[in-house]
Formats: sequence, structure tokens, C-alpha cells
Amino acid sequence: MIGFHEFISEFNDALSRCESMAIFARCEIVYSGRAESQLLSGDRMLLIKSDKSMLIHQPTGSAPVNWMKEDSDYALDIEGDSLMLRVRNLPLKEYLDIKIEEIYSFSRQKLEDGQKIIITGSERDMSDMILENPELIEKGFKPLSREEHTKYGFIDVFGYDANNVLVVIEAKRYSADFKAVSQLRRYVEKVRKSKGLEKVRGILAAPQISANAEKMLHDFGFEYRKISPPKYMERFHKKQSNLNFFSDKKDSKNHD
Amino acid sequence: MIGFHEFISEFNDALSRCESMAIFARCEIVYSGRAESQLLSGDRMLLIKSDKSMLIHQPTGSAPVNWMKEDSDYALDIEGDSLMLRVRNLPLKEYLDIKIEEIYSFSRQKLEDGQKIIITGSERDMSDMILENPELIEKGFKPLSREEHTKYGFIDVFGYDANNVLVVIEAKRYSADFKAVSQLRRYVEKVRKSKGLEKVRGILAAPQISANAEKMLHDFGFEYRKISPPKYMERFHKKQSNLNFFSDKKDSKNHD
DNA sequence: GGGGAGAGATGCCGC
DNA sequence: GCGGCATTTCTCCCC
Repeated sequence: MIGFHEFISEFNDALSRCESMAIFARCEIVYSGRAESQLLSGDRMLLIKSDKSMLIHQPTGSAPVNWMKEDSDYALDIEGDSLMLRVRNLPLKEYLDIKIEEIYSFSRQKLEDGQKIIITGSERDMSDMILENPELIEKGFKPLSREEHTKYGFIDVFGYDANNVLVVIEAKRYSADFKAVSQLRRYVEKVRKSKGLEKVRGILAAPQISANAEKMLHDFGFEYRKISPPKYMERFHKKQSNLNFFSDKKDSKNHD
Repeated sequence: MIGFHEFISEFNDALSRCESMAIFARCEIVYSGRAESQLLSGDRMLLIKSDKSMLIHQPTGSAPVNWMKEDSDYALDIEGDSLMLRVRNLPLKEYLDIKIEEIYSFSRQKLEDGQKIIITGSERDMSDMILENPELIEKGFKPLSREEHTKYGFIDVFGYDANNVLVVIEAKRYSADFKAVSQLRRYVEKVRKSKGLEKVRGILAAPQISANAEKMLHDFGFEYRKISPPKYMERFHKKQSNLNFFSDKKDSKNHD
């Protein structure tokens, strides 16, 4: 438990040094901006980052209950028994008011991190895989070099089949739904119109598809290919299982 | 700075008591599950919640760089100069390995929070507003009681115009895009087919619409209405600007 | 800055 | 659990 006066001093000092902060506190919260929200009194974790963004987490769930974007302004004032923390982002017209009733703990730290996460197994990797292995779609499929931003739109993969009919492919890394079919439909219609072609094939590539989406797909005359996104690191790990840090990962992967 | 042995003991005790934790540390991270990722050494904030979910934040940005869902398992082991924190969610087949090089600070706290956030200004509030004020769409519009899950789909608002022509309305709280138009199109087509009607009107209600989306909208013969989501609390605050922090919140439920 | 689309999206609700 | 959809989505990339 930390007194408000000591906290105010520490908080403002940390803020001026662009340190990151973690606060455990009981508080009530009101947000006003893109929407409006209220959250009555309870225990939460408040994070303030070096970029002056803020996140508030309840003790459960993976999404923050309230937050403010970077470059927000912070002001602390004691009001009666409580400490008001007012967070403002004037350019975005967003306001967060936190009535802090009790502070359980406070940590501050200057954090240095120049690293950027590298992710594999995304939809992009999936279309790369299709480009490199066109037979995943069908024998004789000839993909054109992928053009995300053609005049036809943001098409994942684009090519010709064995009969030189144009093929538009939409890849989804997860179970394909109505939205994926609608998207494919929009692209196919665009290409048909732009090229003045009657026949353009549409193919949805995904590990799964919902029954409704598949029905809609067939109604439009499109096709489904069951294809899963690649996991490059996993493959790498299986090949090279003798490394230090990563080796344990690998072993832990061998749960299947 | 905290020693690994002391940390292990504190961490495991906190875990067994379902406390929440905040850790500032330098670490490397590897994730494997729905996708795969790696993040080289840097300073981060690690949160572990009462529900045994985990969030890892870099010093900037509002989204976590890595995370694990609730009910994950945690295991700590000293390996050479580092402390390995292995997080596992076996049912989801997700694995997170954190190589902790240095711990700057550690906080733990039992958090109690039974409150649920109340949000206004959502799309749902928008369709409620249209139901209560049908003239926002046009003179003579008669909304039917809203049925989110009709056999026609999850239609926002549904009604008849002055000439008893069926009207399907899709509301968007933000600037409407291609996806919104596609969605409206899908609903209109569904209703046309289900009811065997030639003429069903489609209206997109949103505060804004992109030029491309508006063109597509008109190509399909649909219409746009410029309507913004309501902000009940804001209206209330303007009327009653002399209350203390919380009285407004409570009454803000009586928004209309 | 807006538009368009993916995300390890998350969360909610309904079946 | 899956399906369908909104989200104060967030993030990225391109124009």
C-alpha cells in the first residue's frame, strides 16, 4: 500500500523519464471518446508505457478493459479520499478518468527494447506457399507473380489453370466463413468486369470452411481447397533439435 | 533486480494463490501455436493474471507482443545464466518459452473485481436509436421489432418504407467500407430469395462512407444515410455538468 | 491521413 | 463447441 503523495511524486518522475509503470489499484473508470464506458470499483492492473500509452486490465481475460493510445497526457489530483488520474488524448478526443481508491503496489522501470517480433504461419506465408507449390491448387495451375495491389484489388494469388482460364485465389489461415466467400466474390467480379471475361474461376484456400460458407461458395460457382498455413519454424525445429534455447521449444513441440 | 531463486519461490506461491503478477525483465521469447514467432532479447513487461492468462508488452504499442490464454501452465527452471519460463496451454496446443536474462522488478497482488464494463455508443445502440427514431432513415419508415437472428441472418434493422417496400438496414459505427456494403448485399439477397421479392431496398447507415464503398453501394442500387452512433453519457454530461465523478455514471443508464 | 485487409486477433451471443 | 459478427478492435502497408 502506497500513500497518494508519494505515488504522485514517483509517478510524475517516472513519466518525465519515459519509464514504464505497473500499478495495482482499486479504482473506478470512465471512458469517453470513440465510445463511452463506465466500470465501477474493483481491483485492476494499470500499465503505462514509455510511449505514454495506457492499458487497464481486470484480473481475468486477455483484452484490456480500458486503454488509451500513445502520447496521452496524465494528471493526478487528490480529491477527498481518492486520487483522480485523468488521462487525455486531445488529438483523438479521448478521455479516461480513473478514480483511484487504493494503491496496492507501484513499479517503475526504464525499459529498452529495439527488437521486432518475427511471425510465421500467416496468410502471407500461405500464399507464398501456393506460389511455390502451385500443385496445391491443382495440376497445371500457373500462378502469376503475386500482386497484392493490382488494379483488380488486393488479390492473394492470381493465375491461369491448365485451360488458360483466369483463377483468383483467396487464402485464409483459419476456418473460412461468409466474409471470405464475399471477399472472393468481390474480387472475381472485379476481374471479370475489368478484363471483360465471362469465365473467371474463384478458389478459396483454407484449412477449414463452415457448412454455410461452403454452400454459398458453391452457389456462386466457386471452389474450395483444403490447405493449411505453413509453420516454418516448426519445420526448422524438427530438423535441428540440438540447439540451446530453441531446442527446448522444439522438444516441447513434440507433444504430438 | 531480483535473484532467480527468490523469484521462483515468490512466483510459484503467487500462482498457487491465484494472485496477479507484473514482472519487468529482459528476455527472449519464442511462441508456437496458431502461428509461430520469435522475439530476441529486450526489456518487457510480463503480466500474469488470476485466470492464469499471460500478456507480454514491449515498451511501446497498445497490443501485446505475445500472450497466452487463460488456464495456461507455468514452469520455471534455471538454465545456465538464464531463467526459463515455459508457459503451456495443452488443450489449445500453444507454447510460449521465455528466456529471462534479468528481472528488474516483480509485483504480486490478489485482485478482486466483480464489475463488468458498460459501454455505450456501439453499433447495437445505433440500431436501437434507429428503431426509436425511424425518421432518421426517412419519413414513413416503419421498423419491425429488431430481430438479430432471423432466418434471413443477423440483420441490424428491418422494416417497411412508406410504399410498403421491405427495407434492410446495416448500421456501422465507423466509416463504412467495402465489407459493410458486401454485408448489406448479402442480407438483401438473402431476404429477396427467402421472400421471393424482386424489390428489397438496402440502406447503409454510418457516420461516414469511403468513396469506393459509396460507388459500390450505388452500383448495387443501395442507399446511404449519414447517421452517427449515439453517446448517451456525453449527452447526459452536457445536461448535468455539476455532479461529482460517479453520480453521472449511475444515472447514465437512464439515458433516454 | 485514409483506405483496405489481416490478426496467434478477442469477446459476445446464440444454437 | 462452432458460427457469425462487432470491436474504443490494432497493426501493417500502400496510396
